[in-house]
Amino acid sequence: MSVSAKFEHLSAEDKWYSYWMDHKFFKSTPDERESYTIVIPPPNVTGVLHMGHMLNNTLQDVLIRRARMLGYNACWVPGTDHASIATEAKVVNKLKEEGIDKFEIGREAFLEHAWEWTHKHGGIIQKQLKKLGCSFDWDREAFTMDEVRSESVLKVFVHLYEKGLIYRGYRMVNWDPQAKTTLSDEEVIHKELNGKLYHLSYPMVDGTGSIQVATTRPETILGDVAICVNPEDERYTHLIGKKVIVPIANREIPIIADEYVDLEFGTGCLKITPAHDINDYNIGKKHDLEIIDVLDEEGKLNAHGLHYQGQDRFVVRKAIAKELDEKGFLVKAEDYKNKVGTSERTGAVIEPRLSDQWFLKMKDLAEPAIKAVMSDDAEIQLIPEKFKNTYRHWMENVIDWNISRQLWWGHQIPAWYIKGDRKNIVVALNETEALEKARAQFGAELSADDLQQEPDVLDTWFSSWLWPLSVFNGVMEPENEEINYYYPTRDLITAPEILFFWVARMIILGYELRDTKPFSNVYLTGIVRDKKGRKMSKSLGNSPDPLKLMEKYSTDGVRVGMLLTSPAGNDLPFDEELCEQGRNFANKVWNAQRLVLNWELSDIDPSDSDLAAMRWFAEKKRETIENLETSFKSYRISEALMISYKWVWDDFCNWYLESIKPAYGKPISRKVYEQTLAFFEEVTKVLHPFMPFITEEIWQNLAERKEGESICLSSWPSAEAADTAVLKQFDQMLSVVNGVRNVRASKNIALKESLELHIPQEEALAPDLRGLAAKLANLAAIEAKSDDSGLGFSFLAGKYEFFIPAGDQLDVEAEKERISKELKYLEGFLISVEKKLSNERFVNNAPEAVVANEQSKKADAENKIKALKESLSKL
RNA sequence: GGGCGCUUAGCUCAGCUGGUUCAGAGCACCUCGUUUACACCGAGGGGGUCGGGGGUUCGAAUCCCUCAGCGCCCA
Repeated sequence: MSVSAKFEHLSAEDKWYSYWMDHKFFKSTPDERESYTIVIPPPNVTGVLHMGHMLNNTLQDVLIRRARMLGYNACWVPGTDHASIATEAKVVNKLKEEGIDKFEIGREAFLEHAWEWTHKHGGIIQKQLKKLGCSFDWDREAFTMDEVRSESVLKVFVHLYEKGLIYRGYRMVNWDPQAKTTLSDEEVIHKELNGKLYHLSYPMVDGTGSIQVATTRPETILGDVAICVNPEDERYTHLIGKKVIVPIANREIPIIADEYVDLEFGTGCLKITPAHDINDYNIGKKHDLEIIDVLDEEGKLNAHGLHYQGQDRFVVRKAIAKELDEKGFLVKAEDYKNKVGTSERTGAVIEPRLSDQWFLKMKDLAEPAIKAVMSDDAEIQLIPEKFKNTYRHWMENVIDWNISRQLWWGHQIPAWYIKGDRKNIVVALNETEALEKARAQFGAELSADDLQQEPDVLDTWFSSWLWPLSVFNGVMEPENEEINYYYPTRDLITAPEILFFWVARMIILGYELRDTKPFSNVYLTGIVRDKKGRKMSKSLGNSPDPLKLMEKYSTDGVRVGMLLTSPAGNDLPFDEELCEQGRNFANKVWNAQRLVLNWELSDIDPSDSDLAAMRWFAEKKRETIENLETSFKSYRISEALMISYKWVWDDFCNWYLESIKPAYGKPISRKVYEQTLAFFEEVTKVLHPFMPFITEEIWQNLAERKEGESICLSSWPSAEAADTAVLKQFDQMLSVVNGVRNVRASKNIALKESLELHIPQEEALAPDLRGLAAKLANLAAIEAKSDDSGLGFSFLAGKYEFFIPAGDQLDVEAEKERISKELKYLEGFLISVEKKLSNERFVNNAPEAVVANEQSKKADAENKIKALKESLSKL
């Protein structure tokens, strides 16, 4: 069979992905086999594939493909989420460019635009995931805003509301003035920014001077309602209870005392602005102070801002500082670094803001989820384990979850206000049910017109947290066949950044709704970074285009590249060289195939060398499969890849194929050929989860395959114990070969020139491996001769001294020097071993095996020294 | 400020409960090699006193203390 010289990856990738799709190899339906389920962390529906997705989905594909080969009913569910804030922001921007204002066109029309956007930009990432070779069951694709998922979200909301876990609250929340919505604490990124600390002077009402206050936000003085000092602060105790005048606002406010105030910070006097700071809010509540909110939802000053009304907070900050300075209230302004919360999505500086929001009580819900991960017999494993601490810390200090967002794109909260009164609420799955409930509760005369639905939507994570349940319709129909079969899922592969956003909450909801974990293992990937250690991001423009990478290096090459250096939880400093390495590996495997498939066959019997090589490789395969088993079991995927890589490149290509390779122009024994094809097939299977395309292509080439057959459906090589004696003997042979090659390299003896080898005793090199050694090292003869008297080179392999007669070619002086050097090292080594053995405490305290080992080390060293001395004396 | 973690070859990382295989792997590097599957290759080689210091022990990359540097999470 002739195979093209290069693997044409572009055409092969299209060809095989279509073949897999046409035959629905990845489709899963419940049957008698054990299920192995993975649900995708749903990417943004309008998003495009980035390097993080590449890593994440490659890992999932490796696990699911292997599971499929291991005989599980493997099911990998694809899907996307609606990414409320991100998508809405994009649609708002697009409309703005067209001169359309969101609020002018209204909710309904806006949602039409949003859906249009979703349909236009959706579907891209799915195509890209196909390019990556992902073996999803595409018939199961789900979207957080499709019918089943939407209904499920509302049902969960109603369920939790009826349990009394959801409540409305007037609270201080993180307000994004740009997106005009609240954010959860997790969506706020704290950044250190350069600002100024303004020292302001507030005159005393009674004219007895003034008091100094330090603030980073002078524009909020218009919302000041008190000055607070520490009751222990002797500088100010005499002022407590007196009043001061707020500059510019000219309002009188009291001086109060509270131990919250830090004596060391600033002047020790804190201005209290309850509407704009969470701590101030708490102090205000405690001291029953008024609340003056000076900002509007866009971060501009409102009527309380007096002549600054309508201006942006940052503009006002500068302007008011100037005014304060001019009027003599500004004492000084010093440079100051402080941490400021910014929006993960829009980057805007977050404004603490009091508003009506919906909250979910988390404390009790978290309990089973803590146990599931932290207890000794934990049901859920985090990989790597180091994330357990982080998880526990968050879960034990969990605060109520603000689940409402002042947006339109998402699931509108299924709560209705009666006659516009925000105190009278019904919560129901739909308006009809809501009306029924309203009539029962608030009077039969009510009509649909009296009901007004809460305009806010739910946080996107409120739909993602039921993802493992909702993709199998397990919320609406908790006893359906699929949810019972596929749930709990097996592995979840995701980024540590969303451990709380998503992972913890899925665990919480799993126990709440089904009293069952949503998954058994959580594999937390690293973050893909550039060479400089920066996270790859669109804004930095430091991310390569994944599709271009796949085009250049082949999908298989890139997949291997991604996995080569990404142990769980460790960041991946991405370098294109990794993809190059992946591509080189693919090329190596491809060429091995060309070598094998181009051999001429003959019915001759296998040689002894062939038999020895075949015997060895069979055992090597067993050993490798066993090692892979261990690595996969502990989710050390990079390690599994490296084991496979070395097995294929070193053991299969460099040793096995070179061992059985017929001399140029000679045919190969049919029996050896057939065995080699069988080995090659195992090679393709082991590599298949990592490199699905090239392995399919080669697997199809290795034998006549019928339509509908695929390596995807083949079974993973079974794990059997390897015969270690065979492996050991072969290793000894390899080190002899290496020894000879070393002598050749250092003495400049060409490979073409055949050599003689003398072995010290029979067991130094197994007789049935001598033919192979001769082939691999180009030896004319191998003889057992212990008392060699001629001149030659010697080398150590294992614990034996081997000898290559060289006659007059030998550079006696150089050889003397080499041997002396080695002798010196060994004598030093022997002394250290003897020292150990003469140490009574060592002999008495160390385990017997350790002592015995030292003794055998001693004997070996003595033997070697003896052999070297003999060689030396001959020179 | 509170919590967690990391520091092993030029780079990225393995090294589980201290003792055969304990100083390793891949890449990079150096030397040699091309009519003979693959130069996206083959053969060979060099390279680290395991961040610094101290301690426990017969014995420490491994356990303890301490210092330094880095990272993450939370406030």
